[in-house]
Amino acid sequence: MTHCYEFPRPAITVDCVVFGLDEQHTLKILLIQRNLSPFKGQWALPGGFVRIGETLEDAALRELQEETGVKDIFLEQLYTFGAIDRDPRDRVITVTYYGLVNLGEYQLEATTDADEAAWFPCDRLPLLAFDHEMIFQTALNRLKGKLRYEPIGFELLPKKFPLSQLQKLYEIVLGQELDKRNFRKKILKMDLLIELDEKQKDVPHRAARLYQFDEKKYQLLKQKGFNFEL
Amino acid sequence: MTHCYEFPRPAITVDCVVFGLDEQHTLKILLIQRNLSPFKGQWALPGGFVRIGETLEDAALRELQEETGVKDIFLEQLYTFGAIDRDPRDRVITVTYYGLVNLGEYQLEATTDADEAAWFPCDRLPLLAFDHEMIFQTALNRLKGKLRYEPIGFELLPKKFPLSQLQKLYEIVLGQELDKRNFRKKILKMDLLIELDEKQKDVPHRAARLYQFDEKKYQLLKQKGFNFEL
DNA sequence: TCAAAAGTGTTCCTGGTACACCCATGC
DNA sequence: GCATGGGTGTACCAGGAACACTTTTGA
Repeated sequence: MTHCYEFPRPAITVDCVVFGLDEQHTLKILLIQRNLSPFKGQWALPGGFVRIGETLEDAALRELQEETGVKDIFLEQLYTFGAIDRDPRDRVITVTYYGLVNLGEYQLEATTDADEAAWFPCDRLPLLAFDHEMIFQTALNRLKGKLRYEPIGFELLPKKFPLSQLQKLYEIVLGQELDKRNFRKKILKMDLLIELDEKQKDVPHRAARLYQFDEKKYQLLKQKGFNFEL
Repeated sequence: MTHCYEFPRPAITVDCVVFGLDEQHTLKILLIQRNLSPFKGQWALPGGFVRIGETLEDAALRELQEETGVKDIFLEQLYTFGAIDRDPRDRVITVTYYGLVNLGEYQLEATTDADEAAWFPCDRLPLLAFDHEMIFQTALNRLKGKLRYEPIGFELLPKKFPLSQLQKLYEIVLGQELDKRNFRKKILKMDLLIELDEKQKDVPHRAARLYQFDEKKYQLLKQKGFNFEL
């Protein structure tokens, strides 16, 4: 069965740049290996065609799960790429999303599609299909920008985390070292972290206190004009 | 002639939220009156279908000129809206842009399409077609956000402007009064304004010195990590 | 000479930055 | 007892915020 229109229509896809923090020391993204032409065998961002009855975000979440098994994650629209020749076959416009996951809680499941999925360190990506390198760069810039003035970093950490891990995350993504005392002072002063009565386990040194981000409190403060900024 | 595809495809449109500053005192946006169903007779954002051989931005610029005569303006991608029922006829995904113009330099030309175009104050918009109210709100929020940390405000002013006009612009968009001395100190300290040997003319009081934004210098500083922030 | 906006400095206080040592724990 | 990271306070400095008067010009 075919679907016909009076004017030619571009195809619409979604693509996802999903960031994860590996052992809290390397920023990685999720890629899949294409088993179809074009760019067969090359690595690419997970994504695919938007179905006629689903929203863009639904499409992104569905493709992500189908191709990588990853689900229930923070996902936000990034940018829409519409260069005419970005796909050699056809005019394809892609609406891109970036996502954040706590890598520790995710094992890559066997994918239902035959594509292989894997995490790659952001500073050593393979050659990517289509214009996915550009999409990745856009996502990385967005992540760096947003991290400063929105509390999205917590999405990359487990629910309970020591402050040092949070600091490490900022250092990795922003690419600069931060002073431990100043970092703690600043983040604690915002009063958005819940101090837990728990400590790290199985560490070969003094165990650090664990904290939890207070999402509800943040939402309240945000409505009152509060601005997270680090 | 028809165009057929194996799977159904959404239609792709672009829509533009173009802001202008009227007499330097009211923030307005550009609307057109629809002369076609649906929402016939209602006001809507200028926009239309993306052609198969043009980029998204080209489509936005073209529709803008066709429907309103406005061209050669600052335009930046805003967000892509893809709710399933946002158009009652068909599945339509719209890639939206926001634009900034110096209203003083623009007269609305007779439009080639029959639609009527007009500027409306942002705080007194008519009922808008489709989900255009939501798109407008998104654009306004983006404008407010960007104005603080990127020098886009100059796009809303003539090339040569007195500092008081720049301040007024910030006050209008951000919705709060600013201290004159502090504002001047801050903006002049950045050293991004060229002090001209010209003054206002035809004003019924002391004429203010005119300034000009130094785009080249800003680009240089930006590369070196400088951040515009007001 | 009056009205209307232009233009200009100082003080105070907050918040950022720089910086070094002791503590708890596991091995 | 040693190695590893956890945890803490202070002094200095820069930049933001508050604030009022004189100047210029046209009507």
